Amino acid sequence: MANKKEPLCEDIAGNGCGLKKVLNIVGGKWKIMILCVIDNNETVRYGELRRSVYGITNTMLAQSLKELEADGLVNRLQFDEMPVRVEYSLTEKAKSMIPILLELKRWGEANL
Amino acid sequence: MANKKEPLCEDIAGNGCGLKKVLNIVGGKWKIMILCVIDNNETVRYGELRRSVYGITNTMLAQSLKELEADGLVNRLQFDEMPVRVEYSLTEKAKSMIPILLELKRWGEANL
DNA sequence: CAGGATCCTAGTAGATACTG
DNA sequence: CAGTATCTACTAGGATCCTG
Repeated sequence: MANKKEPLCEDIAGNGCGLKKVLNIVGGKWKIMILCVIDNNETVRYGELRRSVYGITNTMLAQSLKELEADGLVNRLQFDEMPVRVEYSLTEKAKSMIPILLELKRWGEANL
Repeated sequence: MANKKEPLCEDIAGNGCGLKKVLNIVGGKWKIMILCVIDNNETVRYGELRRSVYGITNTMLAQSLKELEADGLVNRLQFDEMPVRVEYSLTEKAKSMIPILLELKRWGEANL
Protein backbone atom coordinates (compact mmCIF):
# COMPACT_ATOMS: atom_id res chain seq x y z
CA MET A 1 0.00 0.00 0.00
CA ALA A 2 2.50 2.53 1.20
CA ASN A 3 4.49 3.83 -1.74
CA LYS A 4 7.92 2.23 -1.58
CA LYS A 5 10.62 4.72 -0.83
CA GLU A 6 13.50 5.17 -3.20
CA PRO A 7 16.60 4.04 -1.29
CA LEU A 8 19.22 6.70 -0.72
CA CYS A 9 22.11 4.41 -1.49
CA GLU A 10 21.86 0.77 -2.51
CA ASP A 11 25.49 0.04 -3.18
CA ILE A 12 26.77 1.00 0.22
CA ALA A 13 30.02 -0.88 0.05
CA GLY A 14 31.45 0.36 -3.24
CA ASN A 15 31.57 3.68 -5.03
CA GLY A 16 28.59 2.77 -7.15
CA CYS A 17 26.25 5.14 -5.39
CA GLY A 18 25.64 8.38 -7.24
CA LEU A 19 25.51 10.23 -3.95
CA LYS A 20 29.00 9.12 -2.98
CA LYS A 21 30.28 10.09 -6.40
CA VAL A 22 28.93 13.59 -6.00
CA LEU A 23 30.39 13.97 -2.54
CA ASN A 24 33.74 12.73 -3.77
CA ILE A 25 33.76 15.43 -6.39
CA VAL A 26 32.44 18.28 -4.33
CA GLY A 27 33.36 17.19 -0.83
CA GLY A 28 36.90 18.53 -0.48
CA LYS A 29 37.85 21.63 1.38
CA TRP A 30 37.95 24.01 -1.55
CA LYS A 31 35.93 22.72 -4.49
CA ILE A 32 32.52 24.12 -3.65
CA MET A 33 34.11 27.48 -2.93
CA ILE A 34 35.79 27.39 -6.32
CA LEU A 35 32.54 26.44 -8.00
CA CYS A 36 30.81 29.26 -6.12
CA VAL A 37 33.23 31.88 -7.34
CA ILE A 38 33.10 30.70 -10.94
CA ASP A 39 29.31 30.51 -10.78
CA ASN A 40 29.11 34.06 -9.50
CA ASN A 41 31.30 35.42 -12.26
CA GLU A 42 30.54 33.36 -15.38
CA THR A 43 34.21 33.31 -16.29
CA VAL A 44 37.19 33.76 -13.98
CA ARG A 45 40.95 33.87 -14.36
CA TYR A 46 43.38 31.88 -12.25
CA GLY A 47 44.72 34.83 -10.29
CA GLU A 48 41.24 36.11 -9.64
CA LEU A 49 40.28 32.74 -8.21
CA ARG A 50 43.31 32.73 -5.97
CA ARG A 51 42.36 36.12 -4.62
CA SER A 52 38.68 35.28 -4.25
CA VAL A 53 38.98 31.94 -2.52
CA TYR A 54 40.51 33.34 0.63
CA GLY A 55 43.27 31.21 2.07
CA ILE A 56 43.75 28.81 -0.81
CA THR A 57 47.29 28.03 -1.93
CA ASN A 58 48.62 27.54 -5.43
CA THR A 59 48.98 23.84 -4.80
CA MET A 60 45.38 23.35 -3.80
CA LEU A 61 43.92 25.70 -6.40
CA ALA A 62 45.80 24.14 -9.30
CA GLN A 63 45.04 20.61 -8.12
CA SER A 64 41.37 21.30 -7.50
CA LEU A 65 40.92 22.95 -10.88
CA LYS A 66 42.54 19.99 -12.59
CA GLU A 67 40.26 17.54 -10.87
CA LEU A 68 37.18 19.63 -11.52
CA GLU A 69 38.17 19.80 -15.17
CA ALA A 70 38.79 16.07 -15.31
CA ASP A 71 35.36 15.50 -13.78
CA GLY A 72 33.79 17.67 -16.45
CA LEU A 73 32.64 20.46 -14.18
CA VAL A 74 34.82 23.33 -15.36
CA ASN A 75 36.14 24.43 -18.73
CA ARG A 76 39.69 25.65 -19.08
CA LEU A 77 40.31 28.12 -21.87
CA GLN A 78 43.89 29.15 -22.49
CA PHE A 79 44.91 32.23 -24.48
CA ASP A 80 48.49 32.01 -25.67
CA GLU A 81 49.24 35.66 -25.25
CA MET A 82 52.19 37.10 -23.41
CA PRO A 83 51.84 36.67 -20.52
CA VAL A 84 49.51 33.70 -20.62
CA ARG A 85 45.85 34.13 -19.76
CA VAL A 86 43.57 31.33 -18.67
CA GLU A 87 39.85 31.56 -18.13
CA TYR A 88 37.75 29.10 -16.18
CA SER A 89 34.00 28.64 -16.52
CA LEU A 90 31.35 26.14 -15.50
CA THR A 91 30.33 23.39 -17.90
CA GLU A 92 26.68 22.75 -18.65
CA LYS A 93 26.93 19.70 -16.47
CA ALA A 94 28.07 21.77 -13.53
CA LYS A 95 25.37 24.35 -14.17
CA SER A 96 22.75 21.64 -14.00
CA MET A 97 23.97 20.78 -10.49
CA ILE A 98 23.77 24.34 -9.16
CA PRO A 99 20.01 24.34 -8.44
CA ILE A 100 20.36 21.24 -6.29
CA LEU A 101 23.26 22.77 -4.41
CA LEU A 102 21.12 25.85 -3.86
CA GLU A 103 18.45 23.70 -2.27
CA LEU A 104 21.03 22.12 0.00
CA LYS A 105 22.31 25.55 0.89
CA ARG A 106 18.84 26.77 1.86
CA TRP A 107 18.26 23.63 3.86
CA GLY A 108 21.52 24.22 5.70
CA GLU A 109 20.62 27.80 6.47
CA ALA A 110 17.23 26.77 7.79
CA ASN A 111 18.36 23.77 9.81
CA LEU A 112 21.93 24.20 11.04
CA MET B 1 16.39 42.76 -17.03
CA ALA B 2 17.85 39.37 -16.54
CA ASN B 3 16.61 37.88 -13.28
CA LYS B 4 19.42 38.13 -10.75
CA LYS B 5 20.79 34.75 -9.77
CA GLU B 6 20.87 33.66 -6.18
CA PRO B 7 24.54 33.32 -5.24
CA LEU B 8 25.64 29.83 -4.24
CA CYS B 9 27.78 31.04 -1.39
CA GLU B 10 28.21 34.63 -0.28
CA ASP B 11 30.33 34.10 2.79
CA ILE B 12 33.13 32.25 1.10
CA ALA B 13 35.76 32.86 3.73
CA GLY B 14 33.98 31.68 6.88
CA ASN B 15 31.70 28.84 7.74
CA GLY B 16 28.66 31.05 7.38
CA CYS B 17 27.56 29.42 4.16
CA GLY B 18 24.77 26.92 4.58
CA LEU B 19 26.27 24.79 1.86
CA LYS B 20 29.55 24.43 3.70
CA LYS B 21 27.70 23.59 6.88
CA VAL B 22 25.85 20.78 5.16
CA LEU B 23 29.01 19.40 3.62
CA ASN B 24 30.77 19.52 6.97
CA ILE B 25 28.02 17.43 8.47
CA VAL B 26 27.56 14.95 5.66
CA GLY B 27 30.92 15.11 3.94
CA GLY B 28 32.91 12.58 5.93
CA LYS B 29 33.73 9.10 4.77
CA TRP B 30 30.95 7.28 6.61
CA LYS B 31 28.13 9.63 7.52
CA ILE B 32 26.01 9.43 4.38
CA MET B 33 26.33 5.67 4.44
CA ILE B 34 25.12 5.64 8.02
CA LEU B 35 22.24 7.94 7.15
CA CYS B 36 21.42 5.69 4.20
CA VAL B 37 21.17 2.58 6.32
CA ILE B 38 19.06 4.24 8.99
CA ASP B 39 16.82 5.76 6.32
CA ASN B 40 16.30 2.36 4.72
CA ASN B 41 15.31 0.74 7.99
CA GLU B 42 13.45 3.38 9.99
CA THR B 43 15.16 2.22 13.16
CA VAL B 44 18.49 0.41 13.48
CA ARG B 45 20.56 -1.02 16.31
CA TYR B 46 24.26 -0.36 16.77
CA GLY B 47 25.40 -3.84 15.83
CA GLU B 48 23.17 -3.87 12.79
CA LEU B 49 24.76 -0.64 11.63
CA ARG B 50 28.23 -2.04 12.11
CA ARG B 51 27.34 -5.03 9.96
CA SER B 52 25.55 -2.98 7.32
CA VAL B 53 28.13 -0.27 6.81
CA TYR B 54 30.76 -2.57 5.41
CA GLY B 55 34.24 -1.80 6.56
CA ILE B 56 33.44 0.65 9.33
CA THR B 57 35.18 0.25 12.65
CA ASN B 58 33.80 0.71 16.13
CA THR B 59 35.79 3.87 16.50
CA MET B 60 34.38 5.50 13.42
CA LEU B 61 30.83 4.27 13.89
CA ALA B 62 30.59 5.45 17.48
CA GLN B 63 32.17 8.78 16.68
CA SER B 64 30.04 9.39 13.61
CA LEU B 65 26.85 8.54 15.46
CA LYS B 66 27.77 10.93 18.25
CA GLU B 67 28.37 13.76 15.82
CA LEU B 68 25.20 13.03 13.87
CA GLU B 69 23.28 13.07 17.12
CA ALA B 70 24.92 16.32 18.19
CA ASP B 71 24.00 17.84 14.84
CA GLY B 72 20.39 16.82 15.36
CA LEU B 73 20.22 14.31 12.52
CA VAL B 74 19.76 11.06 14.43
CA ASN B 75 17.89 10.08 17.58
CA ARG B 76 19.46 7.71 20.07
CA LEU B 77 17.06 5.63 22.10
CA GLN B 78 18.54 3.47 24.84
CA PHE B 79 16.69 0.58 26.49
CA ASP B 80 18.21 -0.35 29.82
CA GLU B 81 17.65 -4.05 29.47
CA MET B 82 20.23 -6.74 29.96
CA PRO B 83 22.14 -6.64 27.72
CA VAL B 84 21.71 -3.05 26.68
CA ARG B 85 19.84 -2.22 23.49
CA VAL B 86 20.17 1.02 21.56
CA GLU B 87 18.10 2.08 18.58
CA TYR B 88 18.99 4.80 16.14
CA SER B 89 16.54 6.64 13.90
CA LEU B 90 16.46 9.75 11.74
CA THR B 91 15.16 13.00 13.18
CA GLU B 92 12.53 15.02 11.32
CA LYS B 93 15.29 17.43 10.38
CA ALA B 94 17.28 14.65 8.75
CA LYS B 95 14.19 13.34 6.98
CA SER B 96 13.60 16.76 5.47
CA MET B 97 17.06 16.59 3.92
CA ILE B 98 16.59 13.19 2.31
CA PRO B 99 14.67 14.40 -0.78
CA ILE B 100 17.46 16.83 -1.62
CA LEU B 101 20.06 14.11 -1.21
CA LEU B 102 17.97 11.94 -3.51
CA GLU B 103 18.11 14.64 -6.16
CA LEU B 104 21.87 14.85 -5.79
CA LYS B 105 22.09 11.08 -6.07
CA ARG B 106 20.07 11.07 -9.30
CA TRP B 107 22.19 13.88 -10.68
CA GLY B 108 25.32 11.90 -9.86
CA GLU B 109 23.98 8.79 -11.55
CA ALA B 110 23.08 10.75 -14.65
CA ASN B 111 26.25 12.81 -14.89
CA LEU B 112 29.21 10.96 -13.40
C1' DC C 1 50.56 35.00 -15.39
C1' DA C 2 49.58 30.45 -14.38
C1' DG C 3 51.10 27.06 -12.60
C1' DG C 4 54.90 22.84 -11.05
C1' DA C 5 58.07 20.52 -7.67
C1' DT C 6 59.24 19.34 -3.20
C1' DC C 7 58.94 18.72 1.41
C1' DC C 8 56.31 18.81 5.59
C1' DT C 9 52.28 19.03 8.90
C1' DA C 10 47.98 17.75 10.83
C1' DG C 11 43.60 15.96 10.91
C1' DT C 12 41.14 11.79 9.74
C1' DA C 13 40.72 7.09 9.73
C1' DG C 14 42.22 2.10 10.97
C1' DA C 15 43.74 -1.86 14.26
C1' DT C 16 43.55 -3.97 18.42
C1' DA C 17 42.25 -4.67 22.91
C1' DC C 18 39.29 -3.78 26.70
C1' DT C 19 34.75 -2.43 29.71
C1' DG C 20 29.94 -1.24 31.94
C1' DC D 1 25.47 -5.36 23.41
C1' DA D 2 27.22 -1.06 22.74
C1' DG D 3 30.50 1.13 23.08
C1' DT D 4 36.06 3.26 25.08
C1' DA D 5 40.88 3.62 25.02
C1' DT D 6 45.31 3.65 22.77
C1' DC D 7 48.23 3.64 19.37
C1' DT D 8 49.46 3.81 14.60
C1' DA D 9 48.97 4.81 9.53
C1' DC D 10 47.51 7.44 5.86
C1' DT D 11 46.51 11.17 3.03
C1' DA D 12 44.46 15.60 2.32
C1' DG D 13 46.15 19.79 2.72
C1' DG D 14 49.95 23.61 3.64
C1' DA D 15 54.54 26.23 2.95
C1' DT D 16 58.07 27.55 0.19
C1' DC D 17 60.54 28.06 -3.82
C1' DC D 18 60.91 27.63 -8.78
C1' DT D 19 59.62 27.96 -14.16
C1' DG D 20 57.59 28.07 -19.16
